[in-house]
Amino acid sequence: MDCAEAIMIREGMDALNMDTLATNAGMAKGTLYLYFNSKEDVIAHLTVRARKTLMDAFAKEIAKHEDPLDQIRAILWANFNYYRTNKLHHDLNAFYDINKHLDNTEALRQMGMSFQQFIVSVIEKAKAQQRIKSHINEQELSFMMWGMSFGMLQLMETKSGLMAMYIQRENEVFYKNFIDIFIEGIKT
Amino acid sequence: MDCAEAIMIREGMDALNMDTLATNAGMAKGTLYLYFNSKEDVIAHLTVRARKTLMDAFAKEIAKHEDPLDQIRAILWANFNYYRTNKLHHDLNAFYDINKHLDNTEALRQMGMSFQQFIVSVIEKAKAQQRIKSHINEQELSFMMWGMSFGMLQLMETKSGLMAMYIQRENEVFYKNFIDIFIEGIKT
Amino acid sequence: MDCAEAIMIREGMDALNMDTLATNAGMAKGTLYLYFNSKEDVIAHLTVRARKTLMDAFAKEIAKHEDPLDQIRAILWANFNYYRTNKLHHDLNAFYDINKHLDNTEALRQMGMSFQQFIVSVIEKAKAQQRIKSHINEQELSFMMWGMSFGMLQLMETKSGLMAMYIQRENEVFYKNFIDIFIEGIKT
Amino acid sequence: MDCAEAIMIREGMDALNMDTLATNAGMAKGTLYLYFNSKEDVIAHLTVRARKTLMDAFAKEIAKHEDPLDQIRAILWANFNYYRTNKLHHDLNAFYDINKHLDNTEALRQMGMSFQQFIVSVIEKAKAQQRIKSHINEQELSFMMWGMSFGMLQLMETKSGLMAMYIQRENEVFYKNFIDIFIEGIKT
DNA sequence: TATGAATGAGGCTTCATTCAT
DNA sequence: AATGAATGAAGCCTCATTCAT
Repeated sequence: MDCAEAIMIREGMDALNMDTLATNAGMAKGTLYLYFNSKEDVIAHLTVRARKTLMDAFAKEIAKHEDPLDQIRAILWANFNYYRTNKLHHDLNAFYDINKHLDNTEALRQMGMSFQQFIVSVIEKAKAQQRIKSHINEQELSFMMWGMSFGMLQLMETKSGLMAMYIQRENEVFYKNFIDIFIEGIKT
Repeated sequence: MDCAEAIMIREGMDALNMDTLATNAGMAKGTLYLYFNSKEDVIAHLTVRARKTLMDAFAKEIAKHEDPLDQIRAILWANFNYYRTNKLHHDLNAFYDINKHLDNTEALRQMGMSFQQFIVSVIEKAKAQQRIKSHINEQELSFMMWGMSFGMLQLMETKSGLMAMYIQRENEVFYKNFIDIFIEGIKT
Repeated sequence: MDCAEAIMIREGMDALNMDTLATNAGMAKGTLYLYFNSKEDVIAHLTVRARKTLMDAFAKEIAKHEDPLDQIRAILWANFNYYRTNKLHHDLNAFYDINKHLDNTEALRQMGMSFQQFIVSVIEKAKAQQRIKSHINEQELSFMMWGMSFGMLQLMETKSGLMAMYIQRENEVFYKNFIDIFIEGIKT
Repeated sequence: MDCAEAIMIREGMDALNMDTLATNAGMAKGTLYLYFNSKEDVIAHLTVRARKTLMDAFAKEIAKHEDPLDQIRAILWANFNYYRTNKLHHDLNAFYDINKHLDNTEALRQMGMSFQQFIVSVIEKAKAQQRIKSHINEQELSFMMWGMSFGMLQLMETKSGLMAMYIQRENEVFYKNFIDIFIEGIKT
């Protein structure tokens, strides 16, 4: 799996093929199939790992703050920083599901649920402390954070050229402004 | 191009291949290459068309409203409705750029700029009428709308299963709540 | 035909295709087939023309000299210079026949015979004046000149890289030495 | 490779294609690509083999003679005989480099250099024994032998029809006369 | 005489997966 | 538990030639 990641980071997500992987992993192609059922399976495992790493990053960032609004900010920033330092992982998280032919493995589903519960717990605390509007549903907000944030990162990745024509600021400032608007939108 | 779209809608974006396309279009494979330089070229044309359609939808929705904040809402709703009725177009708009090996053709760049200018003009009006916070940069906000909205739609598409476990409401309500939060975040 | 030549010179012998040719010639592809039966036919015509040009060059060079040995030298030099200034023509002359699937048209056969007779006449004069060994057959020698010379030029073209590793002199000097050895071999 | 040669011999150099090759070799098309990177690669390997065979032929012929001039004759004859019995190999040796789009692989370069050194060593001996003119450069002469000889063989191949109209003798006699003239030109 | 859209066979290459050893 | 040779379907693209107008 480390090899698979290395290849993807080095040459792009699509560059991964079983030949290269076997060669780089120092094993025969057939051996690969003893550990993974298919190429899809490799990517699924990679994705699970990427999500774990992301969740760890979330947890670590949240622990640094007491205020639940700050924790929400921290989650969004964690997503940004994670994207910055682990573009591949971000891509795996963002695009894995897009490929419709990839089955959602049980492990992935589990991870998804953990994520959800994790973020929801933060939001619940914020609601309990009346820091965010009471009518907001915490499950929904959790998904929204996920969606918006990934959307923003994806935008920065795919439209960077176009954006550069209009916006001189750093991506970091741009993302900060997004967070501000979001927080402004939910806070009491 | 209609055939290409039909195939993509029927069998998924990746199912498009030149053989099938030719067969479905009732022409020889070689003939295809009289009109398109490559498969990439087909997709690029499809994408341009999808963007045009989307922009028309924007314009139509906006025309229905006078208040600039309502117009901003309308743009976000237009995106949602467009996604609902033209999932393929939405995918083309959202994912075309992701494939790094696809060159951004001049036509596509032009369309991107038109979009940007179009939405910016709406935001400018909102700012001029002091409906949104004065410190918000209109170029940035335009991109944010784009990014957030696509992120939300993508979320609904890829995480629909997971979301259904937690949220009973319709996607439409969910999206409405997203818009509300966004508007809340930017309005004066 | 001028167009065909231009394309070949610009982009190499193999780059010629009927599409490009038609476009460059400012006519429709179908029209091309009114004047030429096939692509082969185009090349055959081109080759005939190339041979004519070469023979003219021979005649011009020979006319500058009185001594038949000098005239033989002149023919060999004409071949060299022709190659230098009309590499495409040289290639056409040298390689046309190689492609087994190209029929030898009557026109081409005629040209070949003219060549032969032309050079033989020079050799006959040399023999008559006892400048070359009496046992040499003039028909044979004519063919030999043709073969050797083309072989040398081909060598210079295809092995230039390898030759440069061993020989510092100019191609011109190299070719001169070849001529000297040849003349040395035939003269009385 | 034997299959590839067989096809080329049977149907001409250009008839080789990967489909036919695979079928004839009794393997799947994909399997071919385990052993060769591309069609080009197949031809390159074939060419290397052809050169090896030719060099062996040279060595064998030379060994039969003591006198360096006889050895030079022997090399030229070896080339002739090789052409007679291995027309395909000869073509590969002669024409491989002509296809400009074929990269000169390292192996081919090595073979080219071996050839050169091999023949040069014979010429050096001839010079040392003062059997050929002292002013002749051995590197140059080696290339000349190569060029002339291939030119002559090519002539016999492509102009056989035309030659038959003028020369009644056997190709063998014709080639012998060429050798005589060449030797006459270089010997002391 | 001219057009040019349409053809379709032909050709190269990739790669996930299998299976006998 | 490991190997790695073999597979073959799948995919993209080219281009000489034809033919209805």
